[in-house]
Order: sequence, then structure tokens, then C-alpha cells
Amino acid sequence: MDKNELRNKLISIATRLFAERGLNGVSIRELSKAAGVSISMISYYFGGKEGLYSSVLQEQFSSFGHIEEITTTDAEALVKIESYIRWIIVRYRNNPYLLRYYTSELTNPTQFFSLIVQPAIGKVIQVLVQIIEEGISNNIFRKDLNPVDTVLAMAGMVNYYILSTLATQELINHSPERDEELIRHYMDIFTKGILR
Amino acid sequence: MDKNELRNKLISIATRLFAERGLNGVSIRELSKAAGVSISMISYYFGGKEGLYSSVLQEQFSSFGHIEEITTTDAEALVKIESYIRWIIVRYRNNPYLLRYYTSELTNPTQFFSLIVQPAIGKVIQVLVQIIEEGISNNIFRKDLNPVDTVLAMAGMVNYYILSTLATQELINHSPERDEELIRHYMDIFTKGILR
DNA sequence: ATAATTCGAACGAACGTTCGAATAGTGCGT
DNA sequence: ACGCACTATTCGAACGTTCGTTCGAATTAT
Repeated sequence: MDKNELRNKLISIATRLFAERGLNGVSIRELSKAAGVSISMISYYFGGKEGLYSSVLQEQFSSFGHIEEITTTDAEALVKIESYIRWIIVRYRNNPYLLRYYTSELTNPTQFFSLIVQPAIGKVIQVLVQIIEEGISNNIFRKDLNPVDTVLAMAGMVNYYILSTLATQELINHSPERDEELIRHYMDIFTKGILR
Repeated sequence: MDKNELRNKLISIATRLFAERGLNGVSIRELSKAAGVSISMISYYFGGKEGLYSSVLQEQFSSFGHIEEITTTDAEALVKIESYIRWIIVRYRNNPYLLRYYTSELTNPTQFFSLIVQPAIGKVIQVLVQIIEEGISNNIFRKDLNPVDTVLAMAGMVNYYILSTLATQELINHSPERDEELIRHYMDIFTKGILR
């Protein structure tokens, strides 16, 4: 088997399993068995289990093209999430339809979403609040905005993210028109409610 | 120390830790050390680690007063979530302000939310969709509703749930008037968008 | 023939559980 | 009120299991 072939196979399997049950919920024995190779291969290719996890996150984040390195601790992951959201905000200001763009360029949003949300759901919103506060300080956000509105809008974007994922997997129905409408809806909340 | 005193102390500590890092993320050695007792105490009082986890979930669910037993597998947890959401829907129809009520009667919503969301975030929405489909079949929900709207409304309630939690912890500002306004907002989505 | 890849055994560490001993608490007969 | 038998509680050591990693040998590719 080609070198990259096995490497990609391991990442593919690990992405699914880690997204389903998290880093601690999957053993390298289960992973290697699913791939049909020896457990040593994970250390050989990724330097260990956490290296594989990092590679999985790396691949998910690489869709955004702005993050160099991913580590496994929650604190570091949160920094990446913050970076990711800042990136969205910056591009969002110049292109009101970026929400659709950044959504569609994710190859597998469900898994990406699970990987991020699972270990850090409770802290993400705290990070959102912090970003918003900083955004106000830096004159990116309106000074008089209601924090509830802001968090709601941000959470709304995440909501749409979930919904589009569900639609992609055909778990719910959706039409292109309705899709556009939803984007406009969140766009409206975002531009009127947050940006100065 | 009184029997129930230590038992409650263990549940209290376990609730916080499990909510933060999940069942696999916390060892009984860390738990017992945090409580200042021997590791044997967990098996003594709860029959093991999973027994403690069950007791933690049990206590969170007991606020609703309608669930008898909680087990640890994802599948069974989802059944409980479904039961919980059905319970909300039934009471919601008779009392439009129940959202506030069911929110306020949770003693520690953040931890409850984390415990449920962490292992099953991806599946919860599938359950929501299923509930909605059944609700349509049973003439509880409108037949012509857009599935996207419905899931959005349900997710909106969860959103409000998060926001009220944040407000309680004073992570964001909120006023009683704004609180009422938000409730009315989600109420409106819910009654106009879902219930027939 | 030299390097790259794959394997399986073995390792130490951490895990949850079990168990006998030690301690604290309780109820009863006097 | 007191001593005793019994139960409940707490502890720490030990057990077997599972974990991730390492390493030398075997195999394959260059």
C-alpha cells in the first residue's frame, strides 16, 4: 500500500471515530483494527495517538487556509476557534454572502463541528463573549449593542451551520430559495446587530 | 461524615467534572482526590464509576419529575432526551410561558446541558427532527411547516437556554425586560411556526 | 544493498474494581 | 448509664485489564 494511502486511510477513519466519541473514546487498537493494520502504524506515521488527533484537526482546519498548527488541549483548541471566528468576521464584512461560502467549503462539516464542539461546547460561548468584548474595544463592533443580541447572532450562525449540515445529509428538506432566505436572515441579524 | 453528606459531595463534584470532560475524561482517582476520600468510596456508594455517572444524570433529570431511571449508553440517553422534549412540548401547549418555568426550575442548567450535549450533540437534532415528524403525524404540529423552521425554533429554545444560563452566571448582561422579550420572541416562533 | 514499511511482542502507566482490615456508629440487654 | 455485639463506613493495598508507546525482526520497495 502506498505511504500516503495508509496515512489518509488512518486519518479518514480517525476523523469519523474521533468525531463520534472524542479523543478519549477511541483507542488506537480500535483505530488500527478498523484500518486493518498494526497498532504501531499510528506511532510510525503520526508519532502517537495525539499526533493523529492533531492531524485530523489539522485537515479539518486546513479548509480555512489560515491555521498552521493544531494541538490537542482544550485551551489551545479554543484559541484556534477564536482565530476561526475572527477570520469569519473579517471576511464577512467585505462579502455579505461569505456565510454560504465558508459553509460550502467545508468538506465534512459534521465531523469538524463535532470535533470542536464535543470537548469545548461550554467554553465556546465564553470565547464568543470575549471576542465580542474585544471587538467592541477595537471599534469593530458597535459599542451600544446588547450582548444578548450579539451572542444570539453568533449562535444563530452556528445554528445555520448545523441546519445546512442536516440539509446536506438530507436529514431535513431544504430548497435553494429557502437557503438564501436563511442566509439573508442571519446576515441581517449580523450586520444590523453587531457590525458598526 | 454523614452518609448522605459524602454521597452528595461526590455527586456534586462528579457533576462538575463529568460536565466539563465527560465520562471518559475523568478518573475515579481524580474524583475521590477532589472529594478527599478513598477511591473505594465510589464503588461503595454507587457500585462503580458508571453508577456514579448514572446518579449524576439521575439527579439532573429528577428536576423534571417524570423520568424514573437513567442509564449511561447514548441510545438510552437519547430516549430520555426525547422524553424530556416531549414533556416540554405537552406542557408548552397549555402554558405559553412554560419556557421560563422549565428554565428556572433547573438548578444547574449548564452542567445538565453539557452532560447531555457532550456525548450526543450530533444525535440530538436527529431526535428533534424525528419528534417533529411524529408531531406532524399526530396532528400536534402543523402539516405544512417547513422542517428548517421547526428545527430552528427548537434550536432557538436551546439557544435561549444557553443564554439564560450565561446570564445567571453573569457572563453576559441581561435585564428582566429583555428576558421577557426574548421569551416572547421564541414563544412567537414556536406557537406560530410549529403548533397547529 | 540500502531504506522504508509493517508487524507483533513486550513494556510501564493508568484505569476501575475488589477485598480484608480498621474505624466509627448504632441498638440492645443489663 | 454502660458495655457489648453488630452494622456501617472508610481506607489502602492489590488485582486484572486496557491503554499508548517502544523496539527488534521481518517484509517490501527503491
